[in-house]
Amino acid sequence: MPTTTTIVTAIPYVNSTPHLGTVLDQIAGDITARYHRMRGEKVLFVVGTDENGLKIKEAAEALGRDPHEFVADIANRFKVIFDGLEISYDDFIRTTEKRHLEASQELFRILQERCYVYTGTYEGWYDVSSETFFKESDLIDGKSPDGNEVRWVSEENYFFKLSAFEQPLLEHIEANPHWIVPESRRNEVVGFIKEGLRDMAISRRNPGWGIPVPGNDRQVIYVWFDALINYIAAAGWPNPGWEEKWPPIVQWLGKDILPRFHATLWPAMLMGIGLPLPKVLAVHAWITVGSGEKLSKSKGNMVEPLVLAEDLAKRSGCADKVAVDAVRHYLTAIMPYENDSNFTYEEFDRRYNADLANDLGNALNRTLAMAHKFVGGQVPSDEAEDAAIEAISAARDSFEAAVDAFRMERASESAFGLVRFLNKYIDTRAPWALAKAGDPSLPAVLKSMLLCIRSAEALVRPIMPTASDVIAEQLGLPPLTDWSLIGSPESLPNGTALSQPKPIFPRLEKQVAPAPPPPDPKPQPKPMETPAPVAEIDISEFAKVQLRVGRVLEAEPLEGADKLLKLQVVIAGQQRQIVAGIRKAYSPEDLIGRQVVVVANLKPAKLRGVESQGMLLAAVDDDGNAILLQPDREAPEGSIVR
RNA sequence: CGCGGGGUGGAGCAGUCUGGUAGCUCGUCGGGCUCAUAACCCGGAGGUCACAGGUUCAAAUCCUGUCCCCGCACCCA
Repeated sequence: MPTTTTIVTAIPYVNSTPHLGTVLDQIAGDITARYHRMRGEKVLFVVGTDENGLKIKEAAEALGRDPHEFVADIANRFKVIFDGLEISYDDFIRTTEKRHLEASQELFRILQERCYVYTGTYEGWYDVSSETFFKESDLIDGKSPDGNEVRWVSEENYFFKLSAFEQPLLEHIEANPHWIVPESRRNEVVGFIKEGLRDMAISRRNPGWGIPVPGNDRQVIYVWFDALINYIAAAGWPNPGWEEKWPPIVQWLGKDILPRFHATLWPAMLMGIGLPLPKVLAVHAWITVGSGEKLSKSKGNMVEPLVLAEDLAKRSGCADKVAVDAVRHYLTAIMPYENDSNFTYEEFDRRYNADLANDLGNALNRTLAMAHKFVGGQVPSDEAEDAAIEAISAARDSFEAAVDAFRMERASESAFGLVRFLNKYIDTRAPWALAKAGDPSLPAVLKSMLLCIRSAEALVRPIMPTASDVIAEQLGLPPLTDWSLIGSPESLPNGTALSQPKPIFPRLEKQVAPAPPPPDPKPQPKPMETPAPVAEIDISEFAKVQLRVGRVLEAEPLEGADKLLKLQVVIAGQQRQIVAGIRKAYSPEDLIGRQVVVVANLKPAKLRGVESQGMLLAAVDDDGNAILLQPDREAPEGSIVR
């Protein structure tokens, strides 16, 4: 039984660009961590970066940089963002660290020992000039279909016996209904597993980067396999003491990496080495932009959390760190649970004004102002009224229940529910009227108000650490960091001298900037995602590719494939059937009569059972949509392209 | 019939498992208050809870079917 409350988060791949959606794990994890610390628990909250993988090495080399320095730089970029967002991680693990390498190799070794890892062989006829494997049946007269010499090659890989864990995984899910939340994700995983888990190749040829397979330097551990191991490496496994920190109470992750990795491969690996599984996989959906679009560089709709905060600080005049809290609050409040949540600048501003300026900030402000006006700027010694005490404990209880269920948006709602209660309470009890009437309950009412705001300070603390501190400061008190004191008289000592109120969240005035356009609406250059360098070819190789202009005669969707269109294309009087994966971007009507560029001497292939005798040239955008190449003006049918 | 999720007042969401006055935030209209950051509080208008059947005394909620959206998988020569 661990003595430490461990919280882990999915580690981002360094070859990606951090944006609003990619920090959800860290925000959610951070709230969880801060909450548990306030409960007096010893917390280990881990974030990190995933740095192995061939692409990283290629990207580094393309920039002429040493891969180690390269990843260190990028890891640092993530660190800067996490720090900027006040993510209170206790450990930042990088998969290029020694402790991670050792844990990975040890895990691999144990799985091997227990026969969960075995070697398999990829074999085939290898055409060196095209670097392609061919099956025996593909060969023509002992040569490749293109007429090149081939030779028999076999490459050994390591396989993980994932198939052996189908039943254990299903049983675990069955026995632990809340292992995966939300429930819809759990169902998805069950369906995924029931379709059958196949053994998985977990090594690759060593490119000089990555974690070598123990005892075989020619292979490295497949990046996905090793990345998952960071979680136990951070807990110190396999070194003594890891039992104190494992398993985590929660593992935060996004919905895309759940079925294939975190809910199958990863727990299977743990089962394989006999370690307990994380208590809960808390899965969030995505933040989208506009009409449900994913955040993407090419669309110019990137929203970077720190930039958003800076911009808010500039427009509203709040402190920089308070603006960071506003971003944290926003993301928490809209934390996508079952469905994706949409980000808009309008909504962001609206929430800032409504929740933070009007409700929370103003509640503090009016409470302090009245305390100064009616009870001499000190905490009265009267007892708080029952209504307030009940509201506080109800808010606290529902906050706890929400965090325990990993429903961060509900936790936020609970905290702000108390703030709304306070505003109502003030209007209902109308201290100004009591003062005028000389009503003796006035100090008790003020005391109730102060206790509410003090409690709200503590409730929002996991979400907005900086703003909470400022609230405490204005109350003339040290931060309330002990959860058990929320609502207690102890949390608000009688006679405390209150400071002067000062708006923490200056209101955004309407129409100042209804929605700041994205800081840089132009597609940004991609500094990090350098395309993998491609081996140079000489012109004779290029000459092998015969490109010709053709015209689309007919086009129809291909049954049973949502990306494919079946086309009839005429090239110099000759009709070809071509299957193209452009259905997302083009409808059949768009294509008929259109000129296209075709790879004319491509070996025919079967797609979805339909023969394709060639290939259309098209550019591909970030979402994988095709943009067809077309002659600048009408070209003679069958023209050669070069 | 690959798997799964969703369709609730103008916007964004909750409620559905455990049937029984349709709730919250925002917007809008009206009122109140004057402690406060033109903030706060109250009230009104606005919903056949995608559609069609069924079960039931009673259905947003359970069952069946249909339509539409979205993920994942397949596919992308």
